[in-house]
Amino acid sequence: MVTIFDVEKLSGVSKATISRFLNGKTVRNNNAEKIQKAIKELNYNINPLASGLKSNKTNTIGVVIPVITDQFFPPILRAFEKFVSKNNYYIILNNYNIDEALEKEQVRNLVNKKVDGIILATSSYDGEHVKECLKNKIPVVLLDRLIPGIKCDSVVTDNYQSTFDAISLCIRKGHKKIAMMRGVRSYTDDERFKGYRDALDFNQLELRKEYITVTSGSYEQDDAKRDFMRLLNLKEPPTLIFCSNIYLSAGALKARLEYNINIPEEVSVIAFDQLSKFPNYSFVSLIRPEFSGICQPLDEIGLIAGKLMLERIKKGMDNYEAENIELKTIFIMTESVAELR
Amino acid sequence: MVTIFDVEKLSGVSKATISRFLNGKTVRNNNAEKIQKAIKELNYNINPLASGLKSNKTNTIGVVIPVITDQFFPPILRAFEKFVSKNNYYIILNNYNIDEALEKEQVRNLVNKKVDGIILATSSYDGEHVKECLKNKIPVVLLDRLIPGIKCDSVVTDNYQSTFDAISLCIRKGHKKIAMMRGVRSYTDDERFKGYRDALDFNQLELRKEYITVTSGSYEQDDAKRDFMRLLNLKEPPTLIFCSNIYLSAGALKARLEYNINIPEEVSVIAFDQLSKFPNYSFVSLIRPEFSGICQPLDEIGLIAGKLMLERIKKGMDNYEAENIELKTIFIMTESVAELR
DNA sequence: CTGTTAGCGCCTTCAA
DNA sequence: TTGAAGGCGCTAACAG
Repeated sequence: MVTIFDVEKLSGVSKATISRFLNGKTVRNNNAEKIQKAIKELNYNINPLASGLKSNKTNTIGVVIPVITDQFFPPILRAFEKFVSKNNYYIILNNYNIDEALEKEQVRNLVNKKVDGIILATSSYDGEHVKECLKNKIPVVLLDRLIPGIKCDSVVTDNYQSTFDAISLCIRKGHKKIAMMRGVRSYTDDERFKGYRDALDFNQLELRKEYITVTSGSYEQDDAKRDFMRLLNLKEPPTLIFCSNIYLSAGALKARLEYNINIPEEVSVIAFDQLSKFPNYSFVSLIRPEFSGICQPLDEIGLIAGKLMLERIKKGMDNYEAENIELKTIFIMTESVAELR
Repeated sequence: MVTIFDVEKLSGVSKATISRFLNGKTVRNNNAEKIQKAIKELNYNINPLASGLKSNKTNTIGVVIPVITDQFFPPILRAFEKFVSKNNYYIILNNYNIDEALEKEQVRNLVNKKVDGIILATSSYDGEHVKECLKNKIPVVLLDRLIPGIKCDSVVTDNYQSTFDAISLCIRKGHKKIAMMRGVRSYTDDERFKGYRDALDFNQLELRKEYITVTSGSYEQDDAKRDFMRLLNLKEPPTLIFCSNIYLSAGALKARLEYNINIPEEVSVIAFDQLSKFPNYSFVSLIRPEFSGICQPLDEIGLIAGKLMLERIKKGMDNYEAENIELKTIFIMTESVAELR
């Protein structure tokens, strides 16, 4: 292996000066030339292990997410990686497969691994692991989901307002009996529920218990399909169903397929996460009907998370004041919502 | 930061012995106890930077893939990560967005970063970067695509035989006019073409130039849609179209949707990469018709790649003999292929 | 702006 | 089996 010592010998410039040069500090011109020449000749590269040992920096960011095999995180990840790699950072990827204990273990391991920061899409309501990081001066950026009571940098979308607006729009189209299919308990699901509840309330509509389903414990299409059908089979079925996440949308689509439900003739549907806009879901745009729904700006989430992280690393963790960024969504209206007047 | 020196002080055992203990060597029983106690009390963790500096190992594997936002790599990645992380390895993820120059740069950067190995799904026909790694004794496992003339560990599926068999099956169903939609030039596309060509040849069917389209330069649905329609509009159109990859399948589906093509009444379709089996594509199983097609065992690819990599790291790179693993696919027949007799 | 020097935390001889 | 000592490659303080 070729080390800085070899460069020293070949260039005749001292290690210290070489190190300065490598780290972008000013060096006498002819020294810079000598160094560059030697580096090229030897094909020298800085040893990140050695420099990291001194500086306690690894130029590495840990990314901890629930699942990589969905439609949501890959685009975010791509944008994030693109940005940080341009700035000479690497990402260590960890999937915890929606296993809270594993999530915490992975975060702790990354700390031990000396990453310079952690991007976390948590499934936990208990932020002990996050607190630990912050105490150890390791920046964390929460992605997509906040943790109540934890002050930490974050990038999320405006789940509450998006839902409030979407539901309100449907109400203006004449819908009064609006159901919500909720998913596994999570920060995002909670926020969306609040938006739904408050939109009804604001428009003086009653929130009916039987109009709320909770498809929990799994992300199975079939559970969601069943819940969808249960809503339709109520004595007084809803005229519109709001699917709180894409797994529920899939269930609704499956129900439609199996039971030949006409949308929007028999029931209107809107969804959080409108599918056709997912870059890796070019296929999904081929599904009919396309649900009206809320689009999250995935690329932007990834990019902003990257910027926030690198800024935080640069600024350091003293005088920490959490920065919470909330991005806007857009609503796409398709033929899946009937006009009721 | 708590170091091995602190453990030494607290336990009264020397650093050397502690280090041995940490690395699984035998240590006198009561020393082991003292060490363990001190470690727990101090919450000590080995500093991977320092130990790496000595051992030149980082317990890190670089993963270089074309795109993370498709349906193919995420499941592979998940299986890979699951296996290697259980063995205390981390993965550094790199997307090169189908940019060959970037691919090479990423591989080189990972080498400089001192990863212990690299998993590479290449888009290149020129394996200089791979050769460099091997020369530097850094193991590489090629994923999904081989590079002609490069002897390197690999995990691929049997593109040639799978295609040969699938086409043969269709021929047995009475199809004689069989078209192939090819994609961007790649190892996999080449292999699939050979399988197609040889299946025709073996069954004494003529390979017709006008039955082969190449949708290249991009992965656009609309290009593929156009090519699909071009085939249908031939004077003597094919009775069956083989889509060589999923982007082409998407184009075919789009054509069907826009032009109201009846499948298989007007034309039969089969595809490489049958969609419904992609774990992140639960949605896609909702698309009708489902194309008959070839399923690659994605989880297995990831797992085997992980095993191969860790074995190689363990064995070291002396007496290197490349191990090439070829996994079997399965063919799923749906209603998208008509019986012609 | 430069070179000398002393570690960063760990592992690994070596002699005991 | 153990402890003392040196060094992995780099950076940062210091004196010039």
